[in-house]
Amino acid sequence: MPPNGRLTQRDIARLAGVSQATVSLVLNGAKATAGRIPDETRERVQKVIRETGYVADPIARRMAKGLNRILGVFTYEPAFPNAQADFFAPFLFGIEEMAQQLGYDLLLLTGAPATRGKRKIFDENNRLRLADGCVILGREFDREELKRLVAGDYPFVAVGRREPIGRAQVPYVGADYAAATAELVQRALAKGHTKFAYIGPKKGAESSIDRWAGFSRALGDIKPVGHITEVGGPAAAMLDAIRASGATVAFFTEVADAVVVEALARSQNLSVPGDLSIVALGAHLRPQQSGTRFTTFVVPREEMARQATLMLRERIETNSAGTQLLLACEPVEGDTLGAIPKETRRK
Amino acid sequence: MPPNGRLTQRDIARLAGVSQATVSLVLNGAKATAGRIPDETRERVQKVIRETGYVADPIARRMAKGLNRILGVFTYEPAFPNAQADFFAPFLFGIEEMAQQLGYDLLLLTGAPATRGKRKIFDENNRLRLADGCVILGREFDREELKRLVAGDYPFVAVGRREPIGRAQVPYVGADYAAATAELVQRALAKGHTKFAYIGPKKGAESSIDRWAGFSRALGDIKPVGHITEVGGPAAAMLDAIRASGATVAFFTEVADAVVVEALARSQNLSVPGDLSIVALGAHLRPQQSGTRFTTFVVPREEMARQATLMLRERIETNSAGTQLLLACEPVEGDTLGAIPKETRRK
DNA sequence: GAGGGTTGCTAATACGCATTAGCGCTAATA
DNA sequence: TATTAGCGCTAATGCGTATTAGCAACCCTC
Repeated sequence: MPPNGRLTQRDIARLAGVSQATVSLVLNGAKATAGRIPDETRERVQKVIRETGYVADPIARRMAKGLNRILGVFTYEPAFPNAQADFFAPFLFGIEEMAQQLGYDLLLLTGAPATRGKRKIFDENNRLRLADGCVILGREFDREELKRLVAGDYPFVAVGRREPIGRAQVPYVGADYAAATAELVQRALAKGHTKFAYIGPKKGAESSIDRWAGFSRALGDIKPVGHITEVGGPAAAMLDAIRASGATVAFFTEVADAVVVEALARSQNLSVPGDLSIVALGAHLRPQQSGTRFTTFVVPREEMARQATLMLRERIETNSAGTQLLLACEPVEGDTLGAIPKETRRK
Repeated sequence: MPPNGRLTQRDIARLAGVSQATVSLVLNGAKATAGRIPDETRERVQKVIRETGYVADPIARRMAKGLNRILGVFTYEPAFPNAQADFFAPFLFGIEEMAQQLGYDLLLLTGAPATRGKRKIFDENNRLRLADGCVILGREFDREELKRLVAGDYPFVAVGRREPIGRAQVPYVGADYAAATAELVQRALAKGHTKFAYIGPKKGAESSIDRWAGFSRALGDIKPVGHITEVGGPAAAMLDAIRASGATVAFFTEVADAVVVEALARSQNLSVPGDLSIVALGAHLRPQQSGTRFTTFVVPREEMARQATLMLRERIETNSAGTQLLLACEPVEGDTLGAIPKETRRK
């Protein structure tokens, strides 16, 4: 027994007057094939189990059988800090829901001490193996770790598209940022816009790459008039740059940026979308956080998480390799994409 | 070997020409006391480990050591849905942070499907015991379940003060609502208020009891002029009742109520705190959610969670009983508690 | 060159569970 | 009555590691 007097099957066996093996057999359902236990004995054992509240030690279980019906959740960033809460919560919710449905428990792999800010999957005692498999969350993945994961045989599924490692595909469930972004660009084009600004990186995380890809693909020959690659900068600088570029519509990869720029614009008596249209590429924050209903698209976070959990189950139980799945993002009409301003039209 | 041919210490031992025990000894640092391994052998073993990329199986490791290093987190209400997110997130964050620091993983026991509304700790297969111990969250606890928990020897710690069960104390880390509430009453008294309204229950959860206790204790002989025990009602009804009572200051146990009443008051051209002072007993929502900075106190949720986790660790590792800990709540000056209105003063 | 100490390693065991071979028993069959 | 067949259960084993007792060899010391 671990420090305290945790019950073991031996204890249950003694109390029920049977052997440890019998307890195990009773616990693991009716294997009609092997040693059959008559209902009377079975009931006697179960009574003791009920009275004592005994539960098999998951560690020992996994040790013996190799599986313990526990799914791990690894997050590169802490899962619950306020700043990230809005980001991770829907994923956790989706995972929790599906895990429950599938009869798995959830283990949050927090144990790994963060080295230099980022968490490591492979710490000296890789705790990953505590769970039968693992869902991995995070805006940006460590390529080296991903490489080791893909090379190994531990079942995992990433949430968010991931580039292949060499010729090896990474199992993931992602959101189709490219298509969703392209769709919003189409709508802007349809409203007559030709001067586009883009506020967000072209490179880096896959989600950044995809948004930019969708953006530039949909623009075709049109070149954006302005591009700010740094996000999270001061609102004034962003707004000035956008105005200076002559853009009539600004695409923000970060909703937070869109929020502050929109607020600043209004405070300067600029109308949105009268004088400037704003498009946010993916809704992160809750609608009520900002009074404005941005033109954007909804990232189906919960559904991504559910599908990822499902795929993980598949990998675990059938020892399959997993696939690559992109879910569509629903466009949101919003109030911030309008016709191009009159003075621009007059030109 | 877990599913396939993972390396074991035996493999390493064979490759290095030593015994499994030696490999284990090398891995677990230099215990000068026990069998000392000369540098030459040590190096030989470590070379093989480096070359093969061997990592000790954490399962077997925990198995041998007898500790799972898993902490359970049980929430009476679902943790992730948006409605509760603001309430639980700080707790979860605090727990996660401390768990990481202590080297524990987190098992989320959020999954148990609610039977008849409330979650049960002791469902038929109580998964609680999967973890070495458990932190319990929730506004209101089931007394029966608490009784069983206290009677048993399973290590747990509640977040939030809990009344003793009979003569048995419940281990908890709570917030000192009574003192914080009393402090705010003192401040109102200091500003000349004598007509108090209280919007919130006097009974029920410990947190309700404590707030009311602090409120009435600080008032001394003064009797509140108005008391609404139901929370979450329509704003108009609450505001009307408060005005009708002649109260100059209203204490709300629910910030949400304070928010809607304050908004309604302003829309009726009532000044807050010019015509009516408002005090919220505990900040739940994020500051930016409402434009108004309420006079209130901050419930140190994260710190409560951290301390609870710490106490739980203590209980688990030293087999101790746990204690009762109340943390102070920092008062927030805010803008909604002012001098009493002129017409009242004139009377 | 025998007694005692140290060094360097290993055999054995425990951890809690799942699983399998097989034992003792009764009832049916030859 | 001897033989078989099935039932109800248990002893034994393995999973991969940590840990401890202890063995063999070597070095001193007198």
